[in-house]
Amino acid sequence: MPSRTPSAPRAGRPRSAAADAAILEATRAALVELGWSKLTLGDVASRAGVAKTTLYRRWAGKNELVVDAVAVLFDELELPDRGSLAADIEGVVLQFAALLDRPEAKTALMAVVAESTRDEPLRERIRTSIVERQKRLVLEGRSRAQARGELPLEQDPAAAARTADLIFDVVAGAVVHRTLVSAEPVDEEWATRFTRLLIGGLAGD
Amino acid sequence: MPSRTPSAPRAGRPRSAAADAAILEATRAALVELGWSKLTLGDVASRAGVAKTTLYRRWAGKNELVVDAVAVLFDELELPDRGSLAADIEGVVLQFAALLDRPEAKTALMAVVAESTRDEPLRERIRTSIVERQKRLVLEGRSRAQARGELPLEQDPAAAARTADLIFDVVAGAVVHRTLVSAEPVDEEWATRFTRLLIGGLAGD
DNA sequence: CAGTTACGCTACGACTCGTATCGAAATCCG
DNA sequence: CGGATTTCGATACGAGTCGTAGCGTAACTG
Repeated sequence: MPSRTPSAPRAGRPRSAAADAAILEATRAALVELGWSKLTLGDVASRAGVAKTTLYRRWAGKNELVVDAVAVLFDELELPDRGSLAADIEGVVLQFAALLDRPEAKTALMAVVAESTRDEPLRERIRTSIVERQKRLVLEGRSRAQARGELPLEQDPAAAARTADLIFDVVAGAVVHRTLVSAEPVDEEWATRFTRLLIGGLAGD
Repeated sequence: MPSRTPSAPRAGRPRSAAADAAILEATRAALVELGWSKLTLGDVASRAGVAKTTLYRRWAGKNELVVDAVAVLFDELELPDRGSLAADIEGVVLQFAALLDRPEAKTALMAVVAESTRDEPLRERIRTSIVERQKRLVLEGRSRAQARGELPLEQDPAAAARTADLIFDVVAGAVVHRTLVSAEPVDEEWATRFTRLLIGGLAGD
């Protein structure tokens, strides 16, 4: 979102919410067609039917714009209760994989992560608007599994948080790596094998 | 490497190998200072003491150049025998993490992966010159563990290959995600926790 | 109404891109 | 040695993008 909080009603002409939506939509479309490196802000502006100046008034640059344009896609993820820990993991893996199949998502996500390695504020923006919000899925899945008796209750809340972070990195990292680096499909068969590995480990089974 | 195979000794002045080395070194240095998006080929050329024309004669563009500049870094990875499967995994995780701590490695790797989502030849170049070469670590670790009796011998070679790919995606993906997305350190404590999860699974322990 | 802010539009200098051209340097072959 | 061949450094070029500035108009507040 643009930086200004809309909670302070100030004088003057308000910013057009429709322009915001059109710009973010145009950004996603341009990402699909052009990819990251060839995406220009001038092109986005003309696609959105908006002056280039308007774009620069609201976003500092390409990075910030793309983060906002893609962040909303990740809010679609859900974790319906499928009755078992394994089924829940498979479900979220397949959902995440479907999201990463969308060209605008995979292109934008990797590009902004790459830029964030040299840009601390950008990394923080990514963390708060994308990554941190999805850890809810891990927490929800674990609490369900504990309620079913599939996982033990953890006493130390700090240790529990570290474990949740670990699992999040393993699940998200594996799916991203499989999709973008290995460039192999995350289908049901892979999800099943991954889930079995995650639950039972190398030694298990 | 530049596309021409040096095995065909042809007439004329040969390409300077020193220029190659200087360009790749300059590329890594520029990546550290400028990051991906602000890296320009003209800047690389002047750092390397080389004409911009020379650069374009050998590489098609920024993507290909950066892949070559970074690929060599990944060949440093080794897998010394630490006596147990768990110790071997911890060792390779920490080595990979140390590699990703180098700014030129993390910046370049993510950037070229992002570009490769819209560029099939580039993805293939990444696969052959970086990814596929490192799967040797997984294969070696598994064969050692099997020799120690820590892992069962697999009969079906196709299934064994799929398992190796899965483990590779899980290990590499988790380390990359932890380092670049979560932006948390991969230290010994995390490596230990990850290894225990990988071997024993969620249910284990 | 006056005051304030966002808007579309145009224009600008600075920079980068990738290519073309040129004469000089380095190597192979006869 | 001398001619052919290829790369080299240097320079210049049109095209495209960047981010900003200026201007008159539109929308909203009090």
